[in-house]
Amino acid sequence: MLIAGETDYRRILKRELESRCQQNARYSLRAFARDLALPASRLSEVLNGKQGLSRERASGIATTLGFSASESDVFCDLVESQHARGRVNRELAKVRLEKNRINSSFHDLQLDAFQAVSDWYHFALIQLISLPEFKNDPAWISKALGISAVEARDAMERLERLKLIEVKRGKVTRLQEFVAVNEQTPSSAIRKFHRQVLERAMLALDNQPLEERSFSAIFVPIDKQRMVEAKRWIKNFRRRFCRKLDAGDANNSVYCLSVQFFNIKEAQK
DNA sequence: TTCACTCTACAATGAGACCG
DNA sequence: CGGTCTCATTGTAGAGTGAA
Repeated sequence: MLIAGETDYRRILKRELESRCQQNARYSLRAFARDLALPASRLSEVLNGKQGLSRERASGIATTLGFSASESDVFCDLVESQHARGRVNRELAKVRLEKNRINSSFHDLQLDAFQAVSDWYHFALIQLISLPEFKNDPAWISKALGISAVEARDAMERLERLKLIEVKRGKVTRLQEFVAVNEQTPSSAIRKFHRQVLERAMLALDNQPLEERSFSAIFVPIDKQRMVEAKRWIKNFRRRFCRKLDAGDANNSVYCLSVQFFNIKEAQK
């Protein structure tokens, strides 16, 4: 959970609750309260802005939610700036937040990079831009990628901030290839990205005509030691595949090649 | 005095069992 | 299959407590 740039601790909690509800349809405010060791009535009041939290309670919540030390500090200061007993403590918390905000432009960029890597459509958008028919219009992008216009606009702004694209007088140019995935990329972002790609693949399986898609799977017994070799072959294949298809100026669609090669015996562990 | 906190109670809702 | 009942769960309101 990244809280950089967030100015309201309630939004952080609401976002976490929403995310848990999305992952589990049976998850509720009461379940969230149980996990945070908070009475449900209390959490209801807090989320609706009727009551606040103590710093001690905020710190406990930050620990439960797995915040890093610095995230926990920001979260507690956000709480304290609103609910600390005494004006002095509230003001001190505000000062700490302001100091943190000045140092946080770097963190904002990290948040951008995290979002760009973990949401599949940023990669697709980069490729979409190279099509002659591309229009720098959230509604057009929304229709082309099947995302909301707000997501489309945010993604364009994010790619611009990350200097992956340049927008001049409404004309968009790609500045560099997307190389955001490296050893610094959080594994949670990568997992989220792959999960989303697999979800898109399932949609394509159900909705796209056979002549417009190609799905295949094969099972093969292997010596685990040769996994490094296998990864190298897949990488080479992907590169050659893309080089061949990307050539020419007649491109009119963006396709996704997603390759999964995994241990079927241990997949459920 | 204020406000974080606990406890209890309430109405709304949904799932499941039962019956005709 | 439809109606009714029971029970669990939900979110929220309100009263009261205690610490700062």
